[in-house]
Amino acid sequence: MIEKIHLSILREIARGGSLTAAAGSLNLTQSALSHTMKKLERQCNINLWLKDGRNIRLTEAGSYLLEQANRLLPQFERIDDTLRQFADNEKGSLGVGMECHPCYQWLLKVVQPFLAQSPGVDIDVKQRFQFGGMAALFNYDIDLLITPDPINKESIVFEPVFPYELVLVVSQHSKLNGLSQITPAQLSDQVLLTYPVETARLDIFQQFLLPAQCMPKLHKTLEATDIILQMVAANRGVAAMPKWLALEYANSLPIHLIRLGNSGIHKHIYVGYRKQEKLNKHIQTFITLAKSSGAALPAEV
Amino acid sequence: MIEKIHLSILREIARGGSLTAAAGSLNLTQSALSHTMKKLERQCNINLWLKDGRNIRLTEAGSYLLEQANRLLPQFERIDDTLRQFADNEKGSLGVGMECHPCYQWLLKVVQPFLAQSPGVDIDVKQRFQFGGMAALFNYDIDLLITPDPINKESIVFEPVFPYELVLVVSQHSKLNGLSQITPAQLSDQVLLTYPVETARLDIFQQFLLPAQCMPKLHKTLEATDIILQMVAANRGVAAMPKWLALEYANSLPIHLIRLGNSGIHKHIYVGYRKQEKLNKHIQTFITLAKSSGAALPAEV
DNA sequence: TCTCATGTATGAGAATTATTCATTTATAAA
DNA sequence: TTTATAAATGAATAATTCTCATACATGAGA
Repeated sequence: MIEKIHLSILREIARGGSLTAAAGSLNLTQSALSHTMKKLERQCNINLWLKDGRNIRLTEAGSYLLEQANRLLPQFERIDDTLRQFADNEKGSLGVGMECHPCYQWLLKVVQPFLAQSPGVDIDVKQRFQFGGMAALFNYDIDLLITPDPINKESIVFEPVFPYELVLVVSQHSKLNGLSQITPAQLSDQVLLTYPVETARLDIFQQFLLPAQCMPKLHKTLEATDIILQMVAANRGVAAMPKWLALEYANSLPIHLIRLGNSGIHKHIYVGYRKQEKLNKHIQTFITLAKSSGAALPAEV
Repeated sequence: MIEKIHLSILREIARGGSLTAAAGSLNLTQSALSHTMKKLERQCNINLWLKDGRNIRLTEAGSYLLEQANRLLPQFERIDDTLRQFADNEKGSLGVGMECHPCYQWLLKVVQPFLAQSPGVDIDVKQRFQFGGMAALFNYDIDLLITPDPINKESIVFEPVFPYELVLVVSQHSKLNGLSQITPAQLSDQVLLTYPVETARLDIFQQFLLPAQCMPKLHKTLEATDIILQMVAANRGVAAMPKWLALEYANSLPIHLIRLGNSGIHKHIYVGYRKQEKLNKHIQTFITLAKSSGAALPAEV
């Protein structure tokens, strides 16, 4: 069976013109190469070269093998290089899972500096999970889970990345415009716009409406943050979202932000990862960037 | 440095799901594989897999290497196959050189059965040589030389392949039509058509005209046999060529064949090859086919 | 929670393979 | 011829790979 060494020897013979020269560049003796190749010739029952005077003339089989050597050996060399990159932690990929709809825009602010800082590392973002984000993390479908709702589990670590306040966004043409805070009952005649996830995962329901046993007049769901805010601006409904996110649009759209209840709903974004990967350089880099990203977000109008 | 064995082990792990299974299919022990891979991991300072319970979970570097294994190993297997074909003499190529213009049509009759008999062997025909056919044979530009004029040389063997008679071809409208033989002097008022090679290599000159110190009225050269014979048929000149070749056209063109001199000019086609390749199966196959091809040629009108 | 079964890691010694050294053979050049 | 250069080869040695025995880790089942 052909081995890498056979290809290497053949390539060096072609480069140097003789076995002796090849032996020099491979740091072996002429004898070693001769033995190695003769053994192959015996095993395969072929001649790779004929002696033409004191030179070597490749046979057809030999020329064929040389071609293959020139094709395959560079590939091995590339593999060695790439492996070195893995060793230096310059190479890799990070699967990021998102269980937090509005966080997408924030994620972009983290991904950008990450990619700049780690040129060899690719980031892949997943937003849909058959069995939920935790399962995806567990099954190695993703390496990081971004969520506002961490679940306490032995083998998964969650780190809070930044705090935010959930606020109500209304149109400046709404009768609610100008309010500084709001009660659940005041939403009873409003159309509530949310992302299309189960109510159980919407804090506006869990922490605000349901405890007060209130419901909005209508509940509509929309995929895109931009569209939700366009709808709000057009006074077609109200929406609850992170304050920092609403603030990003506050200058360009006629919207007004209102605190939910007396003291507001305060949450954290968490990043979760498998405990055993605590030392993974890419994961820690990501988390560091994520934490510092909070400072870059708009704080007030 | 990555070796083939590392790729093989990784591929078998992926196939069998465990080191132990891989060891089985590679006819080695689990211990051997573990040692081999650990050594690579130490050399490269990478982890290729992590133990996940009692299973193996490839790291990114490991997955990368597995991809490469699935890509490269089949190529090695193809090389092994091809080498086996070379060993079985099923694979190769034969460079055939031609120093005999009219032989081209005969060559086709040999090449066809050869290609059918040796499906893995390619034939390449060359007709122009910078330093002559012998030099080409010597320099391994070709493996076989087909010529009517063998040169006695130590390292080249020539074998006669079939005998032929050189005849004069004239138009049925020529005043020479009907003659059964001809003298050199009778060509003095004729236009002689030949292939464009030096007169020294034209037997009609060397063996017929020059010994009698005669010359044709005019000497014109043409590349193609078909055109020469069309010209002859139109009574625009006469030509000397192998009798068997002229006979191939005798039914379709108004031509007449005349013996040169009393007893005719008798020649042989020779096939030459390098002495050291006496045992080359393809060369011997070719020569056998060449010899038997003589029988298939037209003998008389 | 304690076996039992299964799978990987590892050290030491055995087995195998690769490499070198010393020669031989062949050939081109001086 | 002689000399120099290059490949092939046999025997001895060096290096490596592989196996054996065993430790370690984990999941399943009593």
